[in-house]
Amino acid sequence: MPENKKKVAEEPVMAGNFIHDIIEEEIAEGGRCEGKKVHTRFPPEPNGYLHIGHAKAICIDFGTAEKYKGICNLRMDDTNPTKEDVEYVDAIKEDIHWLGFDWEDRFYYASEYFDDMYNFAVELIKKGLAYVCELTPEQMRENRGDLSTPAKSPYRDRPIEESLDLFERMKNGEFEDGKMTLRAKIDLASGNFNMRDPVIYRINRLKHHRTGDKWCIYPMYDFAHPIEDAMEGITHSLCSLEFEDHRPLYDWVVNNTSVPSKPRQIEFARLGINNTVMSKRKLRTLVEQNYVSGWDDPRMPTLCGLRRRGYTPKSIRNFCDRIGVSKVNSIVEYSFLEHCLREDLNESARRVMAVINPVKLVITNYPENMTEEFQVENNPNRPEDGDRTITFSRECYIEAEDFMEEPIKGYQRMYPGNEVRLKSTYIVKCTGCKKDEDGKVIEVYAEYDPETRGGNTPDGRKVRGTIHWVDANNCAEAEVRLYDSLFTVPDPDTGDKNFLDYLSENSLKVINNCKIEKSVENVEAPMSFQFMRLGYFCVDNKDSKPGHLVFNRSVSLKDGFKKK
RNA sequence: UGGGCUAUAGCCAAGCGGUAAGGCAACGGACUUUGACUCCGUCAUUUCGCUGGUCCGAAUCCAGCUAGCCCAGCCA
Repeated sequence: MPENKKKVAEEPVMAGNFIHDIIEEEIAEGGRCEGKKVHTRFPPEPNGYLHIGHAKAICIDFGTAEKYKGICNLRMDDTNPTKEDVEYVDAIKEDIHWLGFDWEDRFYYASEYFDDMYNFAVELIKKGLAYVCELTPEQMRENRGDLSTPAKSPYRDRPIEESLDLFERMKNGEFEDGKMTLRAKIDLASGNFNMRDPVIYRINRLKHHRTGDKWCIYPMYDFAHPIEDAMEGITHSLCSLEFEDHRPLYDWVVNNTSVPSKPRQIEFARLGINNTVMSKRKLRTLVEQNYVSGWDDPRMPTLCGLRRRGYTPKSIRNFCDRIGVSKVNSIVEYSFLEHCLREDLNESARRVMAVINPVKLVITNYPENMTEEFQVENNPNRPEDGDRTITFSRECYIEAEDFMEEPIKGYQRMYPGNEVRLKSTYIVKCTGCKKDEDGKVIEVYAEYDPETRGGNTPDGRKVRGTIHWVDANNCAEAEVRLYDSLFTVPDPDTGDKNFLDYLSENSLKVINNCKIEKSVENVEAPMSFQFMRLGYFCVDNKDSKPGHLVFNRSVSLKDGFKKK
């Protein structure tokens, strides 16, 4: 019995990274963290489903808090009602809980702070740091300047009283959508466009999924986010790299309003994985144009898709912890994710025999009406998972690929004259096959050696090949869905072509009439198995039911057979 | 062209002035009743994007280049 000492990390603990270095420095200096806990937040906008890239952020946000015995909030960043919807809120919560993280009672909406934000905006106006602007969006663009020309803003010297009055009337709905904005007065000549008097409030008459029609003005992200963080006492506001340019503005808001705390924004690189796309827009396209069956299609990198594919929370967490956190734009290989899944499932998944591409094997010297029972272990890695009973009789199914009339070099499975072990039962010697008029093998013949019951060889002879099989007289049928990469190239985002041009024709193969051990005929999702010698498969959480089993291949087993 | 950021192996990634961790992938081999797992080994030394400099000593410090990513939404 091989010893499988290597274990999957039970409680993923984040490795150190540059963010933790910063936090530890702060703790050592007794600054930001003095007297309070590290407090982070995960702030998704409820306008779509979470994907593996969000999982990285979630692991960083919750994981960092956990590492320093702090806390992490969940906050819906719902400052723009044009794109947001309640339907996503529950899905987001479900995915985060599924990953195993908990925000306890700290679930918030950015919209809860709309009153505060309004008051802080008034404060800025009173300080002469914000003004009402009447430029149209087009004019705003024309006046923004360019890389070497400063912006122009004809309304920036509007008297404070006037802005105060206008802003209040904006709030009261006296102006039509888009007619006016509130702008922060910062620096029209800044090389950082975010500082060229950014808009911090716009008029938008839309029903908000939380506040209804109470507001017709909504704060912009750059103004709202630092306030949200500060209101919640967030110490470290972790976000992705594209917000680096926004940090000066974030700090400006924190420093120029009387918010109750001063959070610090730190940016890290978002996750890229090859052979897939990660942007919400592209994922939406795949769904809406029916290239996939939905957000939870097992080929999607969404968390609901990965879940349906059979990915476990532990595998995703381990993956996120191992890829590290840095500021380098990087694309992680998909094989790394697969490795993390195999590692987890190798420990936990029960073994079962299934034949995906069956061909009948007849044991010609086995009595016609006899059936034998064998006890087989559920998981060699976990004796505590016990045994199950399988049956064996004269006819069974084996994988068509496990027979070759004329074997290739190194082939150690079934071929005329060769002995193989039918896993857990007997050594059989292949005697030939029957073919149809097209030359396709329709039956394979073999003779068993009664002395080898259990698959043992009392005489000590070596039998190299061991193949899986299913009793033809006692098995269940199943539909099996084999998945492959959605795209044919590692980076479908690159090049002049549209990412859709790289869609693979072979990303889904549905195989019916697969034969599987009777023992699984009543399984229900979520449940994963190792189909011995084939891979890890899970029960499809939507389409599988007793009587019509559907399995998704989560990931294949590594194949060490060097052909040729 | 202005601003911001980044550069260590095929892919991630440690490294923080004392002589290049680890993981994935790959490739050998051992073991094997899963060609899996596990185990052992190989895999950056004219080397840390390039070129100079400082230093007894540089991936680490300095200077100058080069390449890539992000920014001109009333999106987040």
